[in-house]
Formats: sequence, C-alpha cells, structure tokens
Amino acid sequence: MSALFVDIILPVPIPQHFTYALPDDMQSRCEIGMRVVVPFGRKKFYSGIVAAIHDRLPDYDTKEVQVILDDRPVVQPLQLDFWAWMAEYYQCSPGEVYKAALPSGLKLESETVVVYNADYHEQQPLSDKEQQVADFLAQEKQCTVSDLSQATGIPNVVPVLHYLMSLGMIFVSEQLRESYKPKIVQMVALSPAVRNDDALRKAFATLERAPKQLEMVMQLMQLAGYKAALEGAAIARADLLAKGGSAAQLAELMKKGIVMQIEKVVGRIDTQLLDTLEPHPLTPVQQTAIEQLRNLFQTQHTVLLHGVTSSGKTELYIHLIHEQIAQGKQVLYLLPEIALTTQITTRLRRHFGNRLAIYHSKYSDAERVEIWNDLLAQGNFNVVLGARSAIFLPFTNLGLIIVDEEHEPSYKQYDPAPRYHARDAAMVLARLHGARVLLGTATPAIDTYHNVQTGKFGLVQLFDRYQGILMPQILVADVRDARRKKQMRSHFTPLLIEHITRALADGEQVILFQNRRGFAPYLECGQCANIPKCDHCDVSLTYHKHHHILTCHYCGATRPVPVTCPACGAPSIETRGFGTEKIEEEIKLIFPDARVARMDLDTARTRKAHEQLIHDFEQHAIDILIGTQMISKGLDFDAVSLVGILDADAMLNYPDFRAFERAFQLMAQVSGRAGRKNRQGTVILQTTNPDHPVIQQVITNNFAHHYAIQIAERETFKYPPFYRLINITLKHKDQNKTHRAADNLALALRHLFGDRVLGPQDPVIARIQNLYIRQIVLKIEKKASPARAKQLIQQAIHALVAQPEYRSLIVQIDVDPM
DNA sequence: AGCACGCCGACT
DNA sequence: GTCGGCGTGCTC
Repeated sequence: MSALFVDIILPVPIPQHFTYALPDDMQSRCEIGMRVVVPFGRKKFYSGIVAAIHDRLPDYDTKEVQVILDDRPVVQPLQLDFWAWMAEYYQCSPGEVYKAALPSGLKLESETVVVYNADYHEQQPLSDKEQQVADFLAQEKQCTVSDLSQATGIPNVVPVLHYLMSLGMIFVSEQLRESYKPKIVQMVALSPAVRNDDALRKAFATLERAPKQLEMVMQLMQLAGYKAALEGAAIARADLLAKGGSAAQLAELMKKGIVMQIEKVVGRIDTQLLDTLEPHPLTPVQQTAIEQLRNLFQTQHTVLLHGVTSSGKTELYIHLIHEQIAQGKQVLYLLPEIALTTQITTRLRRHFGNRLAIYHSKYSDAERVEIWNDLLAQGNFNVVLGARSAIFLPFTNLGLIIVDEEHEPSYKQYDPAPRYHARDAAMVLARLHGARVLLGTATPAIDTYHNVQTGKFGLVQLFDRYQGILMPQILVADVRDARRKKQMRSHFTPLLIEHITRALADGEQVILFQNRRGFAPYLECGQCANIPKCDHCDVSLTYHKHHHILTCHYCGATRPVPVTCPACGAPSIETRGFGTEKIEEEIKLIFPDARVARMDLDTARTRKAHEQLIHDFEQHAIDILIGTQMISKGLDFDAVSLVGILDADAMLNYPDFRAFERAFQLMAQVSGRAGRKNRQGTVILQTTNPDHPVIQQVITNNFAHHYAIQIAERETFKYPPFYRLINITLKHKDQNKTHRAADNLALALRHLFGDRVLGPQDPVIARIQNLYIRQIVLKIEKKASPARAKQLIQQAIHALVAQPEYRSLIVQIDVDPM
C-alpha cells in the first residue's frame, strides 16, 4: 500500500487546506467528509474535515492524523462543493466556511488539562501565586487552564504552570472534549429473572413485608402494561417516582434483583407523531398563482412571488411543501432571524408535525446537532424552517428552497466571515441539488426585481389581500408644519395623537415604529454643545434611561451619565433625538390609562421575552406596542387598526445607495401590520418632507414607480444590479498607517481597475474599538469575470501587507456588500 | 484564530 | 533587577 495523505479543512482563517499523513491502519476507513483529529501548531488538536485523499507527497514534513471520528461522513461531497464555492465567491478561507457551517457540537477542539502529580513530595519554596495554584491542584487533582485561572483569580497563569511543570509537580495534557452529549434518560424495567408469572409471584412473596416496594413494582407494571412489562418494557424512572415512592425503595428493589435500571438515549427534539392538518383549500386567486408557479418552475430555476401582506403567501408555501414531500423531496424554508416567531413555527408544525425541523440561533447547539444527524441519516425531517445558517445543513434530496422576505438585508452575514448572502447562496445550493428557488416578499429587492425584468427569474403576483382585508390608508403628518404651528406634543403630531386616541377608544391596538432603540441617540451640553462620545469608537453614546447609562451601540462600552458637562462643567446636559425608550415614556404620559409595551433588542433579547411580548399583544394585554424593525416581520395581529411611523426622515437620510430602497421596504412592511378583517387600517407617517418621492411611493403603494426610479439611479451611478460591488475595509490602530495603507492599495488597484475604484473614504463610523477604518469600493461590470477581479485584488492586498510597515493591518473583503 | 517567542516600561 | 505588556511570525 502506498503512503496516503489527506487534505484537511481546519477551523482557522488561513486560506488553504492542510495536508496530513494518513496512517496505514486508517486508510481503509477514511472517506471524504469525515471528521478527523489532527495536531495543529505546537500543542493544539482540532477536528477537521477530510476534503481530499491522495498520494502526493508534500514538500514539507507532514504530521499524522490521530483519529478518525466518524464511521460515515458528516459532510457530503455536494456540501463540500458548496463550501468551496462560498470560500471562493466570498473570498474567505475554507476553515471559515467550516466554522459557520457545522454546529459547534460537531467541532472539537483540544483544551490543555493540568494534572497534579500524586508522587510529588519535594518541598520547594514557592511564591504566593505558585503556592495558590499548587494548593488548588493538590485538592482538585486535575483542571483545565481556563478553570484554574478563574478559580485562583490569576489572569496569566501559564508562566506559573511552566515553573511547576519544571519542578515535576504537575503534568499537562491536551484533551479533546466532546461538547455534544446525547440526552440520556434513566429507565426502569423488570429484571429478566422475574419476567415470567412464576418468578414474579415468588418475587412478590418476598416483598410481603415491604408494601411500599411491592406497590412500586405494581406501579411499574401498570405504567408499562402487564404483558409488556413481562417482555421487558421499560418506563422512565422519573415517571415511576412521580407516582409516589422513594429513590431508596427503588434502590432496594434493584438490590433484590427484581427491577433493573437502563440508560436510554433520547432525542431532544420532539418526534412524537402529531396530527397534521391537510392544506387548506386555496382561494381561486391563490389557485391561479400556484398554477403559474408550477408552470414557471418547468423552465425557471428561480421565481419571485410578489405578494402583498396577508395575501396568503404562506398558504401557497404550505401547498408547495406538501407537493415536494409527496415526491419524496426535501424543502428548505428560509426566514430572516427576526421573522422566525412562534406564529409561523406553530403554523408549520400543525401541517408537517415531526417532519419539520426548526433551525436557528435561539435553539440549543445540541438540538442543532440532532437535526444535522437526522438529515444525514435521512431520518424524520424533510422540511427545515430556518435562518440563514440552515443552508449548510446536509440535505440529500432538496427539491425546493423558499426564501421568504427575500428583500431582508439581514440575509447577508457581515461578521464574522464568510460574508455570505443566504438568498444568493441558496440559489447556488439549489443548482447543486437540481432544486428550485421561490423568493417571496411584499417588497422585492431592486436587484431581485431586475432579475425578473431581464427574464432571469419568473414572476407571480398576488395583489389581493386574503379574506377581503383592505390595504391600509396611509396618511402623512407634516412634522415641520406642526412644529411651526407649535402643535407638536413632544414627538407626536396632532394627527397621530388624534388617531391613537380614537383607536384606544374603540378598543383597538396601536403599533408605533421607531427604528432606533434606547432613550436618546445622544446627549448634548446646552452651554458648549459638547456631545459625549465613545472612547473607543467615533460615535456618540446612546442614553438608556432605564438603566441610567450611556452605551456605545458599536462596541458595547458603557459609561455613567454625567451630571455636569465633562467639557465646560455646566449642569446643562440635555437629551437629543429620540429612541423607542423615550417614545414609551412619553406615550405613557400622554395616555396614562393605556397598556404600553416596548419591543426592541433591549426588551426582547431572549426567545422567551420575545414570545411573551408577542403573546401579550395577541391576547390584547397591550394596547400600544412601540418597537424597532423587530415588529415589522412575521407578526400578524388581528386588532391593529393603527400604525404610526414616528420618524420617516431618519431612514431617508442614511448615506447609502440602498437607503431609499430600504426606507420603502421598511415603511411598506410596517404599514402591512395595519388592517383587520372587515375594516381598513390606518398608517400615520410622520415626516418633515411630505413631498419626498419615497414617501409618495409608500403612500400610493406604488412599487413599480419606486422600482423605476431606483433602477434608473443604479444604472446612472453604476451600482448593483448593473455593477458588482466589492468593499475592501482596512483597519489599523494607527490612524496614519490606516490612511497610508488605504491610499497605497487604492493606487495599486487603480492601476488594475482604473476608475472602477472609489475612495479610500471614511466609513460612517471611522473608528470602532480603537481601530481606524478606511474603505475602498470597487465597481465591477456585471459581465466581467468576478473571479479574475478577486484574484487581482488578493494579489494587491498581499503585496500591501507584505510591507513590514503594514504587518498588523487588518484587511477585510466584502463581496456584494449590503 | 491561537499560541509562543521576544523585546521594552512600572513595580518589588 | 524582574514581571508582564503586546508586536510578530507560524501553523500541514
């Protein structure tokens, strides 16, 4: 047998595979896609993925594969192709894709464990720190380095360990810890020896003077069923003890050999069969739509379903999923994280029962591992409802990918790499599977709609609201006018106040939208106009009144609120601007009898808190809900008659070529929350600029006009979808170096790309966490080869960081930035 | 990304 | 004098 080597993907941001020798005895067992444990660096061990097996001897010394962890691949060849595409397209390392793709329970990493040497008896004089560590270890026998550091309170404990190791007092070893643990339930059954009538009778006789124990055996047999119990059926120990009786009695029964305890591995995911609903019959309009979809999918890979809110898109999805399942295919249903609420999950659960897996960040990692393994084994699941990371699951037979709320910018991952767009990646994934993609939204992304216009995507429209719900009427409240007439009550126009009052009087619910959390975006000294800024970032600090603290929304740093101005000493610190917290406070003052709640990142951080708020609002325990864009997604409420958009201007004044697109989407989406059966909802849009084209487009619900204006601008100013953007971000803690490096790189790129290079320029926030930031943007023609462009960019970056001066420069590439 | 090596400031 | 800060270089 010739020597074999394996190329391994390791979870490090180094743009290559690592080649290891495969020991002879592993050669027959090793397959592509399996996990192996390999040594990496001076001491660490990692689990990596076998990407290739070959016999090409590398020109460096190889280390050996230590263990093969799996007896079948956990990553399939098709997935590895997908990973390779992603690493290439989004310009990151294979290891970064691996890190994003696998649930952490399947990624192992070694940890240094310190072991106390029991044979060590020498007395050496030790320093305080050394004595402290020695005492702790003498007691604990062994401990991880991080636990040791925490227990002793010594931040840098490694040098101490080095010294104690040289004395022979301790050893260190690298241990892999398996973070995924199958869930085990203790079960109780009759011992084999008593599993016949005769033996059981005799056993009962011995329990004559232990009535409690006898009773427990009877309980066991009742719970398991008499006949089944005799065949060895087991019941959960916890269930048995819940019927009364003590652990001591159970222990006694085990000692007598009458019952036995068994460990059973159970899934965390509820797989019991549920009664599932048949799909509801479709309305004629929906029926037409679904037929159009089926026809288009004959010829198109991707179809856009452009349907207004409440037009029954979800019902169409459910029908299509049923069709796919009937054909033995799998379906992936993607939603942005914030839209994955219980409302949608319970609805799908009712239809697909235990065939539906839900995969997103608020589920535990152990659950994610189980979903992964189930799909790999082609077990229960054939529908996955998930956030963007669900595209990495090991599908075997994908027939359809639904990307709902297709326009959502949160489908793009920004940090850490891979900076992928789940919608675009889903289309690549679908091609690999020969599957179709359905994009759904009420407000298509400009890029997507352009693909429809050019015939790349099919289009199905659904403009009738379900069950006769009317589109809301949208009214503009002119803030500038109200201010001039001194009619504003804090941040509310008379029109908004009037409508809130009426809605409350009619027992209806109100949603107020303000896309900014906290109390006030910044503080300002009334005397000298000084604004408290973050020490590490170039942003003003946001005032959070509830916690009475100033927070930086970029690095999370907090500071106490100054009583007097730090610059001039005047006691005249004033709040400026307004966030959800301030709106909440003011609404409570104006409507003291209304039940008011706030939903933003601060109040809905956990899944529980989020669901509680939604539940309370559904149950009408809340009259007025104030929220950020969190409220614009995935929520359908029946009794919302009024939606207030408090500050439309903030969205329009954002310096980004997609600002108008996003403002339109947000306002249209939020407006979609208004409206109820049999009655028209109202949206009040507060702005200082009622004539702004985007405001007009929202009022008239005129997507076509919005698209026409936007697409013309994109073409004129060379933006997507006509050009492909690549953002290059440079970061360095020295401002001068950041600037010089950026100028250098821009110059080099101009030689290659000419005036397709923009900048360098300061990003909106020019310093985050003490790193100064510059940005270069490249606009590449759509027809040009992106691979070639990326290759040239990489070369230019390599040449730059090869200069000693720019060694610690951080360079990030963001392909198709949002 | 980790991790170790190596060179300069604030403490015994 | 050293303890310990983080700049720098390397990982098959």
